[in-house]
Amino acid sequence: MTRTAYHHGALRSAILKQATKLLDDEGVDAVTIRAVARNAGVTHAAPVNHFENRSALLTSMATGFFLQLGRAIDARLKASSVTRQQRIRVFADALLEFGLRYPNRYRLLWRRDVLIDGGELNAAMDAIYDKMIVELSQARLAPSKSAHTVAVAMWSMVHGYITLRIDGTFEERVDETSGEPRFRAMLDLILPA
Amino acid sequence: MTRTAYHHGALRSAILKQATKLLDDEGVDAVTIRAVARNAGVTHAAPVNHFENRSALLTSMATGFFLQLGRAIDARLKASSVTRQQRIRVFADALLEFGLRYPNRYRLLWRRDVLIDGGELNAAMDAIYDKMIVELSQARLAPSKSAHTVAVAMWSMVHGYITLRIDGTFEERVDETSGEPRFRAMLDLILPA
DNA sequence: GCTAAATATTGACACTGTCAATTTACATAT
DNA sequence: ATATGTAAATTGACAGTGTCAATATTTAGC
Repeated sequence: MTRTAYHHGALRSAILKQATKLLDDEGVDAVTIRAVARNAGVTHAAPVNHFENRSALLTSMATGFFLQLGRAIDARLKASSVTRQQRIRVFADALLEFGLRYPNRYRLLWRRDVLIDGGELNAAMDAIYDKMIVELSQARLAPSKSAHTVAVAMWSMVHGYITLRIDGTFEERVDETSGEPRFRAMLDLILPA
Repeated sequence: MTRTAYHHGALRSAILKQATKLLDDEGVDAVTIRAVARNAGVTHAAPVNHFENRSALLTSMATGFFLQLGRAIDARLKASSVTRQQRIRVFADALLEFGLRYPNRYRLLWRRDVLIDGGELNAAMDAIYDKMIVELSQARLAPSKSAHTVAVAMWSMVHGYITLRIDGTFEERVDETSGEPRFRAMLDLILPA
């Protein structure tokens, strides 16, 4: 590559990197094609060769985050120290940790108005949900509780709690101390001890 | 008012009306100052006299929706047919009904990135939450359950479920039949029967 | 009726996404 | 190696946006 490279060489990954930085720092609105191009050192229309449009870029990012989340969950599940009862809670913990560490990434995951549902995105998310169902079906739930009801309840509760947490809603009410005892108590309401 | 009125006369309410229509029909992104102005029959910069900027307009809308939601809950609570156990569930039902009927309004309520937290917005939301706490503290919860934990859990679960529902996430998994039996079963997990 | 305030218009600026036309670099086949 | 086709980046344009300043018009208070 010459000093003044016409071809960037690795523009696609550079775009994703700069886009992620903008997302983390300033939110999804700051992830504009032109800003990303500027920060990657190319002109404003260069990204079109790698991402058809802004939605495609954001969708690619979101899909990657779901995959990343899935890998984080797998890693936690593989740890030998995880007890039988903790396996379900691994999903809740991993989602909460991800949401608190990367709030703008987490928000993007659910911004379906700017994302394109081309199958990949849903598949990446479903992979996580399906894994949760497996764990849940192997847990000893009370006879009155169906696994699907608990699954939807748990996913809803975790998702709702994370959004409230990272949006600062009910700041004085949700629990911001380390260890998140309130979060654990909430899970205990619907999961077997 | 003359036929070619220079002054609109009731532009503020006309703006809110057109903005709400755009929100319902096409989502929050469609609520642009200029589109609202066009639909209200004024020029593009006229709205500035009534709303400082776009965020102020959206915040005013969101605040109104929270107040509207609060009134709907009050109306339901006043109905004599509501039993003691149902009083808590009124909040969940009212939120779900509002979210399903006006999905884009519901989404706007939580788009803190485009809303201005000037106190009014939070106050309108807190009014609802505080009412829920009152009902919850009067319910006979199991001794192991704190009212605050159940409150945050219920709010999180309801909020999470509604967003999943209106976003079409897990379409085949959540319950779209009338009466929402899954939703009721989820609530039964954390609320006294 | 006069003046001040409120309200609406006009025009401008810097952004944005997206497209078409063009230029440059690379890869592959002969 | 050299020609050629393809991929990648540039340039320029267009319509749309929020927001501001300057201007024009209407209304309201005295």
